[in-house]
Amino acid sequence: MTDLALDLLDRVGLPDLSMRRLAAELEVQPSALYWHFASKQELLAAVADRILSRIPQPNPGTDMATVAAGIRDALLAYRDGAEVVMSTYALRLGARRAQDILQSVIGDSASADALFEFILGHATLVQQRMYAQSVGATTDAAHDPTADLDEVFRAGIRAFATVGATRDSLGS
Amino acid sequence: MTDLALDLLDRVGLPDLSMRRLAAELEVQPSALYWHFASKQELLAAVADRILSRIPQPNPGTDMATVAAGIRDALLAYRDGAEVVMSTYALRLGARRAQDILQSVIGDSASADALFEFILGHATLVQQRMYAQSVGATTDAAHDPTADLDEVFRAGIRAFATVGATRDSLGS
DNA sequence: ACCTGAACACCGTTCAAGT
DNA sequence: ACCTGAACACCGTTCAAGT
Repeated sequence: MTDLALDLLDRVGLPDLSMRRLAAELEVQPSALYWHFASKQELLAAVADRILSRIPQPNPGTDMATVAAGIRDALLAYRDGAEVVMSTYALRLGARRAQDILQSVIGDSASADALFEFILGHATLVQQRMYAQSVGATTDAAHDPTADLDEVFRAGIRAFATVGATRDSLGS
Repeated sequence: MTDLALDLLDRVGLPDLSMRRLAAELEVQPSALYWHFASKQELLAAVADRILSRIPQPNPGTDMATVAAGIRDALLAYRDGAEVVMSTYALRLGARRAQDILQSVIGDSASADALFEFILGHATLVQQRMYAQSVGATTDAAHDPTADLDEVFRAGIRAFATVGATRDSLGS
């Protein structure tokens, strides 16, 4: 049932992922969902866990940039995935998989959290922009999004690479 | 009218800031709002601009950490302010005040954008956690939020300080 | 144990019609 | 120019009642 919810999220996006629509997909009354989940928020927390489970387990020696990209890619793998994870991360529901992995590759726990917040913010904006593009609600239609988006991500990673202690790959 | 919307946002939060409620506050029918704004999104963009206008103009010589803290404080000044700014930033509506100021203090534009995304992500999480706290929807009730929150913010700023080129204040 | 039916208190948005 | 009235197509959640 969380599988179908994740599937529906990917197809219609978070704004259209309603309890009523999910119920219709399951050919069940909306109220039936409340036997399985106490609230929509709890349902979304289960979906967030599924999304985070896609983060690859790094073998020892993997550098920070690769780990960070793995987390970002997991968030981007499903439509509006970053926003779902963000809202449940805020409520401290859901798995702490991403933070634990980041902390294992960065020493400091505050820095690991900060890096996760950057990845989360970045991925959320990327996905919201994808939606804006699809409905044509953007100011400059002449501008392509995904072009310099990755450059911004890499600039953020470059910044956090300096606190990574263990290995460095910073020129300039 | 955007003033009242900002006021209402601060009082009830984004989830309860509805067009109908705003209309009631103005003692007007909901449909009346659509003469002034084409959609709720457009109304929120106007609110976001008001929020961003609170960012202090830095005099030349102000270091990056101070500028970043000024932006964060502007986002935190009104309830759910960060989320409102985030959603309009994604749609490329609203002012680019924050990014412009950051770019003037950091050289690189990609790094400035990355830093803004970190601040936005961080501030959004902080505010969502405040709400979670207020309704008691958090997992560990024994844990105080705002304590190590600022430490995470400072860890992020420390990372970006290294790309700031102009001036540095990094020990460790 | 799991689901239905019906209700409660809401949403954003449109559009003819009024002043 | 600015607003009302009424409607359309939705929401999340609760709760007695059914099987």
